[in-house]
Amino acid sequence: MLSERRLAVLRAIVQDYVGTEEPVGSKALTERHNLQVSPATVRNDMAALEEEGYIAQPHTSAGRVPTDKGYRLFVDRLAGVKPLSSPERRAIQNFLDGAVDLDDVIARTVRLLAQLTRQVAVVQYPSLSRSTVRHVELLALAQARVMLVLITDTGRVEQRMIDCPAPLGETSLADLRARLNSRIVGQRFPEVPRLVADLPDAFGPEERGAVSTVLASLLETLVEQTEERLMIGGTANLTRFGQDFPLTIRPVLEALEEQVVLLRLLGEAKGSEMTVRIGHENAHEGLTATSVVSVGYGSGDEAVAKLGVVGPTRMDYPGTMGAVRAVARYVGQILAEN
Amino acid sequence: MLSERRLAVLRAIVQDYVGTEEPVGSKALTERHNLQVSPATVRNDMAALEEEGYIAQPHTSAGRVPTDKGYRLFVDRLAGVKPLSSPERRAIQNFLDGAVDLDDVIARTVRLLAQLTRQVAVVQYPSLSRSTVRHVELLALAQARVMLVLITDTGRVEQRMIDCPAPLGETSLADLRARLNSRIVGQRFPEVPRLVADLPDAFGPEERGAVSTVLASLLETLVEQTEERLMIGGTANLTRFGQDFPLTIRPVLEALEEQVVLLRLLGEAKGSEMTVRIGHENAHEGLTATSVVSVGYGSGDEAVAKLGVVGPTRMDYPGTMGAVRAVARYVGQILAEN
DNA sequence: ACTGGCACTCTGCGTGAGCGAGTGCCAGGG
DNA sequence: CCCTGGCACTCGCTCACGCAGAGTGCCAGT
Repeated sequence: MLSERRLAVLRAIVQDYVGTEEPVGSKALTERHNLQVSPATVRNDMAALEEEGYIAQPHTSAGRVPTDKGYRLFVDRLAGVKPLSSPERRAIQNFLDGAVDLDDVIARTVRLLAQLTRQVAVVQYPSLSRSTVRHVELLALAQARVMLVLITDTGRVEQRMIDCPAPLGETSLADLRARLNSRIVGQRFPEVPRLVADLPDAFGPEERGAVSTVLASLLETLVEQTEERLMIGGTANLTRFGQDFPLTIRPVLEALEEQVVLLRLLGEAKGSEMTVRIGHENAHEGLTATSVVSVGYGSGDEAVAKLGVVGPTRMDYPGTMGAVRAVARYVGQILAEN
Repeated sequence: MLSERRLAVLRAIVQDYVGTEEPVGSKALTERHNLQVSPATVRNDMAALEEEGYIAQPHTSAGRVPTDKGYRLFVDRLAGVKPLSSPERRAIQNFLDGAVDLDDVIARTVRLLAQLTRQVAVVQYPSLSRSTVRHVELLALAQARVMLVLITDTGRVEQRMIDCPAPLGETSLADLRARLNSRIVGQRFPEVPRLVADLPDAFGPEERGAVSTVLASLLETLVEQTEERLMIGGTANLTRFGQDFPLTIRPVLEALEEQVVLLRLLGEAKGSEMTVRIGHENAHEGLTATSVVSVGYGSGDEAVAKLGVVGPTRMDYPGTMGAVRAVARYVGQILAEN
C-alpha cells in the first residue's frame, strides 16, 4: 500500500508531465508543488513508485514518466472529473441548439468535442438496436418496385429499394403499411421479427410472395443497419501528439479509419458509465500510445450510443472527462427534445 | 519555347523526383534515362529550365526539384493518363458491386480510391441541386406533427419533422401528397418552388396554413440540403507525405476537416472534366504543398457530383489520374443501375 | 524518517573536420 | 552552333569530440 505522500507525488508527476510533456525530476516537483519535503525524500518515493511500476524513466538519469499503470491509478483514485466553466457550458448549449436534424446534431457534437478537448472526437450514431420504430413507410415507385423507409425514435431514417417478385396493388400496399405500423411502432428492433412473422397469412396467395419479400427486406435492414455508424473529427489535433510523428500518428490514423476497431472500443465499455481505457488496455496495436475516454448518451435514462475522445495517454484526464460528460449530457437533452 | 530535349529533361526530373523523393542531379538523370547526352549538357538544360521557373534547387549545390509550374507543364503536355491494369479494373468492379445503398457506394468508393492511389480520397455525395425528385412522402406522426421524406433519383433520402399550426386531416394529407408528387416527381430541385407555389389555393381556409407550413419546410429542405456532403478517407496516407511532419500535415488535416474548403475545391473545377490543381493553384494556405485531382461522376452523361484525391504535389500524376477516372466511371455505372 | 551532500551517468547541444554530390563555367571538338 | 569533358567551388550531411546540465542513487548525519 502506498503512503499518502507517495500518491501525492504520483499525482504531481502526472500533472507536471501532462503540462510540460517532459520527464519530471525530483527538484522540479518540490518546487512546483509544495510537498513540504526535500528532493531527496521525493527521490526515495519515486524509487518506490518505480519499483511498483507506476512510473518509469526513459533513460538512466532522466526524469520520471508515468506508466499506463500510473495513469490508471491517477484516474481511479487521484483525479476527479473537472466540471466545465459556465461559459463553456453555455457555449455547448448554444452550439448544439442550432442543429436541425440528427446528422447535424452528430456533426456539431463531434466538432464541439474536438474543440473542447483539443483531441480526436468520436461520436456514434444512435444505435438502431436500442431504439424503437417510429414509423414504417412503403412507397410504390414502379410496378413491382417498392421503397421501404424506416424512421426511428431518434430521428434516424433508413431506406431501401425492394424488387418484388410480383406487383403489389396500391390498396394491398396501404393495407400492409397499416398492419405493419400498428404492430411494430414503438417496439424495439429485436422484437420486430417475432411481431411480423405471421403477416403474410393475412394476404391472398398471389400477393403473399411480394409481402414476404418486403418483410424479409425489412428484417434485413434492421440487422444490417444495426451495424453502427460513427463520425470522427479533430484529427488535426493528432499533430500535437509528440515529435516522433510517423511512428505514433500513422497507426492511430489507420485505427481511426477502421470503424470496426473504434466501435469495439466504444462498445466494450459497459452501460453508459464513463470509461477510460489507457494505453495497452485498448487491446489494439495502433492505440497503445493513446487513451480513450468514452461515455454513453441517450435521450432518456438509458444510453442509445456512445461518444468519446481519443488522445495521447499523456492527456488532461480530469478536463477531458469533464468535457466528455458534459457534452454527452447536452446531446442527450437535445435528442430528448426531438 | 523549350526544345524537345529540355522537355524530356523536365519529364525525367519529375519522374525521378516522384520516385525517389530526393532532389535529382544531372548525373543520375543521364544514368537512369537514356538521354543520349552528357551530364554537362543536361546541366545547361537544367539551368535554362530553372531560369524559366520550371525547376528549383532547395540549396545551392543540391539537385533540382520541380516547381508547381514544372508540374503544371508536366501534367499538361508531358504526361498522359495511365490506364489501370485489368486486374485493377476487375477489383474496382467487384468492390463496388457489393454496395447495398448510396451510403455504402460512397463509403466503398472512398476506400477504394484511397487504396488505389495511396492518398487521401474525397467523394462528394450526389448533389441535390442537380438531381431530380423521385418521391415525396408525408407521414402524420401525431396530431399536428408531420414528417416529410424526400427521395431523389440518386437514392438519397432526406427527412424533416414539421410542426403544423393546425392539425391536418389524414385525407387532406393524402391529397396533398398526391398533388405534390404529381407535380414535382421527375423535376429538378430548382424548378420545385415555381411548381408548388399555388398549391395552398386548392385547400380550404382552415387547412391552408398547415399546407403552407409543409410546403415551406419542403422548400427549406431543398435549399438547405443542397449544401453538399462529403466523405473522406485514407488520411493515414498523409504520413507518407514527407519528414517535416507537423508543419505540412497539420494544415492539410485542418483543411480536410473544413468541408467548405474541400467543396469549393471540387466545385471550382468546371463540368465533369478531370481537373488537376497543383500547389498554390489551390488558393488555400494549408494546401500549397498538395495537389488535388478531381473529376465529375454521374449516372448519365452529366455529372451529379465530384470525387478526387488530395496528395502531395510530388505525386504520380498519370497513375493518380488514371485511378480517379476509372473509379468515377464505375461509380457512374453503379448509380445508373440503381 | 527526513535531509544534505556527493559522485556518477546520461542526454543534448554546439563545434569542427571530412566527405560527397552537385553545380557553374570554360575551353575544345564535331 | 551545340555538345562534351574537365575543374574548381559550394554546401549540406554525418560523425566524433567535448562540455555543460539535469537527474539519480546512496550514504551519513540529525
